[in-house]
Amino acid sequence: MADVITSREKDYAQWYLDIVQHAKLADYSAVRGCMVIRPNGCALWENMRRALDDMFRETGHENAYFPLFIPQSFLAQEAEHVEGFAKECAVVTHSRLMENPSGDGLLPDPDSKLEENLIVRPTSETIVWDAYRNWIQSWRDLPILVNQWANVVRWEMRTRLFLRTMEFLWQEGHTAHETKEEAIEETLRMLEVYATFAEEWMAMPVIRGVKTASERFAGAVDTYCIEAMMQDGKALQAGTSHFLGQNFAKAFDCQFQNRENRLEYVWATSWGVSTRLIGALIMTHSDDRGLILPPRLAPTQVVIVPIFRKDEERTVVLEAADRIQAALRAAGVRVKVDARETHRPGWKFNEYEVQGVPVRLAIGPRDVKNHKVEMARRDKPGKEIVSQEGLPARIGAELEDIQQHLFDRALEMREASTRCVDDYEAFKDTLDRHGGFVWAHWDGTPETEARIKQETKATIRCIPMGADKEPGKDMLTGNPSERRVLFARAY
RNA sequence: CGAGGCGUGGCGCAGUCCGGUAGCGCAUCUGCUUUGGGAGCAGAGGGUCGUCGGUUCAAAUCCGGCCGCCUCGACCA
Repeated sequence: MADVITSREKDYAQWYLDIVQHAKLADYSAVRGCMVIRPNGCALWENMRRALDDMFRETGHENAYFPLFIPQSFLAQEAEHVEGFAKECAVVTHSRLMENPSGDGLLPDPDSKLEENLIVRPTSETIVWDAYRNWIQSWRDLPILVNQWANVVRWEMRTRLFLRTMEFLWQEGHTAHETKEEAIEETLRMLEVYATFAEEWMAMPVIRGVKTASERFAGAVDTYCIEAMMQDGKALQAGTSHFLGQNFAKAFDCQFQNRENRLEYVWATSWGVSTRLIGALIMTHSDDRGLILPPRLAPTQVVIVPIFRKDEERTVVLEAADRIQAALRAAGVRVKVDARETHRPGWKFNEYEVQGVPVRLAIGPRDVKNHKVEMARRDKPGKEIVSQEGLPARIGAELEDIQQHLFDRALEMREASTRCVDDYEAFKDTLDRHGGFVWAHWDGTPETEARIKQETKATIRCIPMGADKEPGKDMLTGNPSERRVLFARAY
């Protein structure tokens, strides 16, 4: 074995980094905290993007593009927003470089200092709402349902490939509405889109909920989220949808004439998911051998590895491989034949396991003669000899089964790591011994929340949606609580 | 910003404690045998040891400064 992936048991964080690098998803770059997304990672992101983009379209959204640069003064216009993002902004101050007069290298030319600094967008609410002011006059101009695919920069102290990088790719939806009700409806609709995507495409079960005030997006009235559990029992926020109220409309003076002929501020939402989802995908499904991809998102769903020695074998084997590939492709399967003679079959088997290809077919002279093919599933050990007859239907069924199996397995893992606790000592003990999700009562105050976070490192991931109220007592203060909330240590 | 670690052929590392002029694996090249789970054997090429300075007959190794990156923590999607 050439490259060995650290086992999860030995060092989970290292395992994660090994997967990212050995599966050739991403690499470190010359810039601290920024990553190179390699073709494997990019193909995965493109598949996610395609699926999400279709869902956005189906719910009536259009894509647009706003500038990378935002005037510094824009950020200051919404008080909470600036508070949240000012500490992590990349700032552009000059437009030119010159040779350093006192040595080698370059310097920003002092004469090129910008009249107003520009910040590299950490998120686009401000520049979007500055534009919306010009787009919206009357209730007839609403709603505006816009999404953009973009990169953003947040100057993070500490980074981790895909989970937290200084620059990341994401989509951000920004919508404008006539009424509060409509905006809230949109916020929840998009949360549901994210949840559906996570569960049906990523095979990653999520909990839908609303954030507490302290975890809320800077400038939002309410932040809804989907929370997933990783294999190490830590929570990962996988997507957020914000009801922004009229905060940004007020900050950017965006009013419209309503149906009663009165001026009113526009109601807003924003929502986003990022390349962080790739990190979530890895930590939900993969194993000690490498990446495991759900078939619906896998760039390559089936790889065919031909096996031969002699020239005459090569001819018949490759012919059979190509024929199978054509049949699968006609059935809509993303399939490739790896006929490279620079690598041997065993090498390829390992390579595709590390890269997470859901199904591998191997075909040699023996199989050609018997009209069979050897099939191996990435999500299960072992392999099976199957007939070439009816192969496309069989593979289609296997891919669906893998997708379902991954979801079931992830859900089972999550349920096994989810506990109800009523007593604070038991709460701490549960977190230390098992991690995972803990349902517990909270009195609703930021003080209690902060104290629990400080003492246990656990945060309230969300107040769940759709769960029945269950009166109880806060585990710390004993004050009354309406329902249990979801606690976990998080990424 | 705090704590730790690392910087040595393209990649991954040993050598540093105890100073003596650089080694291993992978990759590359050549030849033969191989090809159904990361091929084997034989041979070959490739490094001013992050950087600047100091000690010494002699520094990858000891001392000091600087730079960079990674991991863990505080902050965060």
